[in-house]
Amino acid sequence: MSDNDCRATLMTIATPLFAQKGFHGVSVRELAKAADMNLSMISYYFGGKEALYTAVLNEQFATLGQVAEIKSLALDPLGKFERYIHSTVERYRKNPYLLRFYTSELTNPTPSFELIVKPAIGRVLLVLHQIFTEGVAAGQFRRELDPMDTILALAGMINFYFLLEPVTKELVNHAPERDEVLVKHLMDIFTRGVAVSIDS
Amino acid sequence: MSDNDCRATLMTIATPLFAQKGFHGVSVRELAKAADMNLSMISYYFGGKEALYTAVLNEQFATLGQVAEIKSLALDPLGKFERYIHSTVERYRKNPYLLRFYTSELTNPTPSFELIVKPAIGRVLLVLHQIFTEGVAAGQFRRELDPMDTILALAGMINFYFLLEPVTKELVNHAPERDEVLVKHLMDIFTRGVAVSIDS
DNA sequence: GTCTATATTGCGATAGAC
DNA sequence: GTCTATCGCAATATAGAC
Repeated sequence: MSDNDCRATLMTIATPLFAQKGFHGVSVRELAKAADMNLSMISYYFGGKEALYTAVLNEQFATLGQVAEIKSLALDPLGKFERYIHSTVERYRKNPYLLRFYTSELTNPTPSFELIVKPAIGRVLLVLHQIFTEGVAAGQFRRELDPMDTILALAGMINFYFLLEPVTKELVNHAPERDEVLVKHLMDIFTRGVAVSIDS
Repeated sequence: MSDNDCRATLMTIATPLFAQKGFHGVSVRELAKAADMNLSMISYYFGGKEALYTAVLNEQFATLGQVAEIKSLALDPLGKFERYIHSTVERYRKNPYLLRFYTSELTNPTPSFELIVKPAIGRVLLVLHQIFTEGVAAGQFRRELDPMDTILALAGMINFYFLLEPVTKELVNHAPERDEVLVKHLMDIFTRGVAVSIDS
């Protein structure tokens, strides 16, 4: 197996294990066994368990970079927010373990939190904040709204929906076929919530 | 020290440690040292590390029981939702570690998830669902809204706000003095988002 | 590059003295 | 009830053979 195959295999195998059990919940023995490799390969290819975890986390959070591209799309602010929600759903579908790393690092931070997670989330919030400011300037959103409270509310709606999946599995249909409907519902609530009223 | 003092001390000391580092991130030696006790006291009083964790988790999630009381208050549905948001903020203030156990169990579940966490959250969602249904029947909320999507959006706004605190510490004022304003902002967005329009 | 074997440290739990 | 001492095992990491 080539260098790169081994590294990639280890990361692919490690991703769901770290995501589901947390950094301290997985041992190098378990990782090596799952990847069908000798446990010394983790040190050989990455330098240790923590370095493997950092590599996985970096890969996961790199996908958040797409959010910045929304800023420069040819859409009005509401359209950009819809794109944010839509792309967030899509990202969680393509990347079923991202949210677990996200919340795990927020709740039980490792040294990677300050280096990787916090800056990545910060950049997303910055983009959302800029979109909101744009919408206020365009007279689309109510001026009296607090920008940060508002964009955190938007981000909370969609992220919490996925975070609660282990609890709501039997209560709501989490099939990807319903994603478009979900996006529509959340945008419906958010749009009416923040838009300037017709009679003002 | 009496039986009950020892048990209570251990739980008080264990709560922030388990919350910040996760179950696997804390050792019985660390717990005993922090509580200034011999490590064998954990087994003596609780039967082991896992039983101590379960006791802490039980205590934490018992506070969610208050939500059920909202259902029978003499308030209209919107007033009950405001009470839910308000009491959630208050609960996180009084209980700074609850949200960490909440998300930690959702992300990296222990055996306690099915026994304690999932039922407790399920009961909260049930109450919110009932309040929403009540509001639809009263003609206060739009019929076309999906009840589950809507209440998850509401819960997401407030819970995600606190979950992101480690990232937004420098961006938003997290002082309790601003809590009332935050509740007002979120209710403002939610109310306009779900209420039946004036002209219909 | 991949293996075995092992060094070292830490873990949770408990037996038994007091 | 509280202590010390220790058991048995698992952890990460690495030295060295091939």
